Amino acid sequence: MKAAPLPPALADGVFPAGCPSRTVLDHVTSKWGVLLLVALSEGEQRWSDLRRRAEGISEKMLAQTLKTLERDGLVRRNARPVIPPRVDYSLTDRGYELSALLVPLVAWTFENAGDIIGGAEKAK
Amino acid sequence: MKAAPLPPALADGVFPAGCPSRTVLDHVTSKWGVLLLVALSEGEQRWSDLRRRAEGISEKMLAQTLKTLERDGLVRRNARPVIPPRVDYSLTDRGYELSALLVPLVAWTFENAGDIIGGAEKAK
DNA sequence: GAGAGTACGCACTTTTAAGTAAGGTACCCA
DNA sequence: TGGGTACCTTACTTAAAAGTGCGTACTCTC
Repeated sequence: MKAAPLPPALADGVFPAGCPSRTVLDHVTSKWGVLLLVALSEGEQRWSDLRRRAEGISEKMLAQTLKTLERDGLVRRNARPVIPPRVDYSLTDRGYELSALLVPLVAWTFENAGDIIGGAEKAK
Repeated sequence: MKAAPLPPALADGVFPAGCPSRTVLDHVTSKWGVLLLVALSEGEQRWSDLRRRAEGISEKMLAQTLKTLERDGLVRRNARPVIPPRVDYSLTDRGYELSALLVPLVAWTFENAGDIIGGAEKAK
């Protein structure tokens, strides 16, 4: 079995240390970051929806993660001046690009997690 | 722009809390996990190669991360009884599957990181 | 014979992410 | 008057991730 193709940017196979991509990768692959991005891939959703879908998230982490993703230009926040408050979150174009890559990853994880954790399976 | 397709497993849009996939996702999306898996997607490599390629990793984290990935059946360890010691690491079949999903993600991050971090760009 | 390379394990400390708990607003309903 | 809802913020604490430094056993080079 041979190698998957690496992009030209890292063709030398070295992942530079100071590089901004490290930061972005940390934001994106954070515990709740992945889940929220994938959840939002289905379309605009409000605070309380996200809270339900990312089961177990605290309000603090929800706010914090959303804020980070918004700063990174991946998530758009739309607060409407109505009572009771209503805030809709959605992905930006860039966020959609990202989520398209994250969804298969999360799906794969879902499908293989049982084997991986429970499994006394051989690595052949 | 409409939603990316979500797999049947999470069609309800809820990511259950106790689920083993959370654990696997944490392993895989850990700071060094991603980098090592992508590095190994190019084929078998030894300890010192990986140390070089995942720039900035400490020996402790290299050992620890590799051990976790090995336990998860994603990485295969091949220690040869020679002097000086030589240990080769490679991906299992399952690991290859995963890396095929991670490579585009990392590539995307590389290409967009500059805009995201440096950028005063609008989220349109 | 002094020093460097190889692939670690172990103990300790620091840093960071995440969790917990509480409060705040501005309304609406009973 | 007193909840209840929706969307947060702040302060404090804990748990997990990551970093630091040292030791090992052997061998090959200078």
